[in-house]
Amino acid sequence: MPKTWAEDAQHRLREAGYRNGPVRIAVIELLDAENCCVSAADVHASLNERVGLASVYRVLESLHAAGLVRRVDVGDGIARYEPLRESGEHHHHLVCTECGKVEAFDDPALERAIRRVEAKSGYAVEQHDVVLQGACDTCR
Amino acid sequence: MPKTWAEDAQHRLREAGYRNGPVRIAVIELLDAENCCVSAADVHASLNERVGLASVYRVLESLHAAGLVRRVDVGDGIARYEPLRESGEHHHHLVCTECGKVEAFDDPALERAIRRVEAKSGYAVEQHDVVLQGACDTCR
DNA sequence: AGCTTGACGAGAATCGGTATCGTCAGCCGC
DNA sequence: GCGGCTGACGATACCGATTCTCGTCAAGCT
Repeated sequence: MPKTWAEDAQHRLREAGYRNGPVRIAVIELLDAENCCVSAADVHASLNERVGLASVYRVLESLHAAGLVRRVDVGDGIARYEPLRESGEHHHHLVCTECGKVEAFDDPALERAIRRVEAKSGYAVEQHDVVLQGACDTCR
Repeated sequence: MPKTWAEDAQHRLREAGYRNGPVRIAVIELLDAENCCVSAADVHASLNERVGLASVYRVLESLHAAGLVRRVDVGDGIARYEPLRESGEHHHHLVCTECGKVEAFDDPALERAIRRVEAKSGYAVEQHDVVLQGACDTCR
């Protein structure tokens, strides 16, 4: 791949009329380095809290509006974001009910089953999420 | 079935050391009459706001702790609850991104696929949720 | 009847997230 | 290069959902 997701994201946001300020670039780099979901608070902490929390939310919101990130909610009331890469592959999440850890998994058969449900639903489905909750192997 | 879910819930909560006060009974009856998910605010409104909102949350929390209800979060920041009936059947949710409507669906093939993923996960999975988001047929 | 303990309601507190506002800097045309 | 427009930024106020605290009350054991 010629371009990283970070470069692509900066480019597409610029085309959408946004300017790339230091906070935006930093957030994008951070997301690109992460493979699974991160919360706004995570980003804020990773940036050493030297940036305004509102700016972090703004950047994540603009990325979401541009379709560059996926918003994931695993049920704990905290929104998390993860980059939507060109490849189109995506994953779902296992949440430990004991320690709160979030892990990723993917499964082609599950995707096919969901695809079929989507087709039958009558909805123009844009996104689907599967969340499994339970005790992880270290917690039980 | 000899017992309704409401009777069973009251019985099991009593066994768990809770007492059945008027609010608890009212909330349980309300949930039993509902087939899909309701939020704490819905319950509060349905009870004519004559009860404390905190009491509604307390009852829902105790029902959840006893494994009598399922907590559903479709990503809008509002927790919803629905009764977990003996039969074991359950459904998942379609959320309209335009009007916020929540519908239920179920699909045996999807359940089987999830069951397989759970078995492979290494987690003691207690609950799984599938949420599809998109525009419903009336909104597009 | 007395005591313990949970249930209840009211309101304060918390927490994630959003909106507002004043300021600053990049980039445009001149 | 100089305004001026516009978006970026940080601080802070705000909002809505949920949880906590506390005083009071009543159920049910003894």
